[in-house]
Amino acid sequence: MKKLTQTSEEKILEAAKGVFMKYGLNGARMQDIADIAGINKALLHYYFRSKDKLFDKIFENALHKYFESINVFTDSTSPVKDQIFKYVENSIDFYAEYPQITMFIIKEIENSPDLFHKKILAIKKGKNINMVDALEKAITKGEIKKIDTTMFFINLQSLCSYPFIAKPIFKHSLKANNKDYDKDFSPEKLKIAVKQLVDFSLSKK
Amino acid sequence: MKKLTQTSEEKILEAAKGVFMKYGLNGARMQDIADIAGINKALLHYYFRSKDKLFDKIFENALHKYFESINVFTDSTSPVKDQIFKYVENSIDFYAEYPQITMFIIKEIENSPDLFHKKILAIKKGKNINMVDALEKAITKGEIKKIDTTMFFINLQSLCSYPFIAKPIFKHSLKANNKDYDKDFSPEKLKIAVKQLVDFSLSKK
DNA sequence: GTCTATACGCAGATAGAC
DNA sequence: GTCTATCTGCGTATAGAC
Repeated sequence: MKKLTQTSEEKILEAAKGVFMKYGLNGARMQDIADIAGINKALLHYYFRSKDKLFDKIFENALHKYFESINVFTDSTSPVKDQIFKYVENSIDFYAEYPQITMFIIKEIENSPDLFHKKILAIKKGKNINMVDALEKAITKGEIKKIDTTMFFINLQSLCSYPFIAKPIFKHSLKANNKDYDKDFSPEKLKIAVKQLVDFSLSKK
Repeated sequence: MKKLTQTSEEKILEAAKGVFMKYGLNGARMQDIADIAGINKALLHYYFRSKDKLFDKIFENALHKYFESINVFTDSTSPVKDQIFKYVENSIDFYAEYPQITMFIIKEIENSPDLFHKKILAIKKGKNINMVDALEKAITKGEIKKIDTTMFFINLQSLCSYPFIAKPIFKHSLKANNKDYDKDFSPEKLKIAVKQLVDFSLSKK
């Protein structure tokens, strides 16, 4: 899948993605990115002008992918539970590739909530129908149990996102039980477990 | 509850806790801590020598509190489900006070896993019995459903910890539905929701 | 103990040769 | 486009007066 000859720009983007994902905006070092890309520090600035601009590029790419993957509430004919299942699968796949994206977003929102809001709008272009709306419609129709949609949304997000963020913690604390995170945990197992909880939460008795 | 006259050292610790919790180790600025504490930057170094040392103090205090609060698997006579309920309540209370602790721990582990491991051992002093062990014992006794204990542990942790980490995200995305995180979410509501999921996950059929 | 002034180093950014 | 050398600013840390 990976091209044999990458341009410097591509090498930088790939390296930057890795370093930013690992250390965050503040923790990342331009020197590290340059080293991994196998080019000079000055070249980073030649292509992207500043650290912030480079970060933005990575970030925007990731957000595009993300909103693409969770845009699953469009078909109003299929059962909402199936749509949620799809949402679970897609977002877990996404988080497996971008484990740090959540932390990025949090930092971005804290730095400048208005700017972030604008970015999101530009990416979504109004095409996304969101989960809470879809759930409330389904409740009105009597399709699912009458639940607290906000709480459901928060819990679902927690289940899908946190295991990737907190991998180091889990690795560490599972070791005390002679368990191995990489062996005992997999995105596929997580999908099954989460879908089971979703099913319990939405199904009418 | 707060003392009327705090020593400079106490003022620094309180300010540092806030700033570190908000910005993390890298993002935090000694100047900010000094400003909030209402003292001079040089005093920080007078009392704590370096930024890292100051951070360690805050961190260790928090970890002590944490392990104290989740040390609930000691009484082997009470049902494990009740112990888990207690665990849920205590850790949610803790995360409400230290929303950033999880990110701290992740960074610490990544920086130096061995050092972190030593710190933890010193704090726990072996007195903690952990959740996974307690669960597996309960399964053997036939007290609860036969579950994947690792997955259960990860999911429970996700549900309790993530809502506090991701507060900015939830605030932002709930606004699209004219919902207000601070109104719709509360630690108490979370406790109830999580305990319900625990009950479902552990109860035999 | 607390301050002001200053040293020092690191990391981001630029100049300029090739 | 790519490099080496250099500048600059910021943030931690120290010296030294009071």
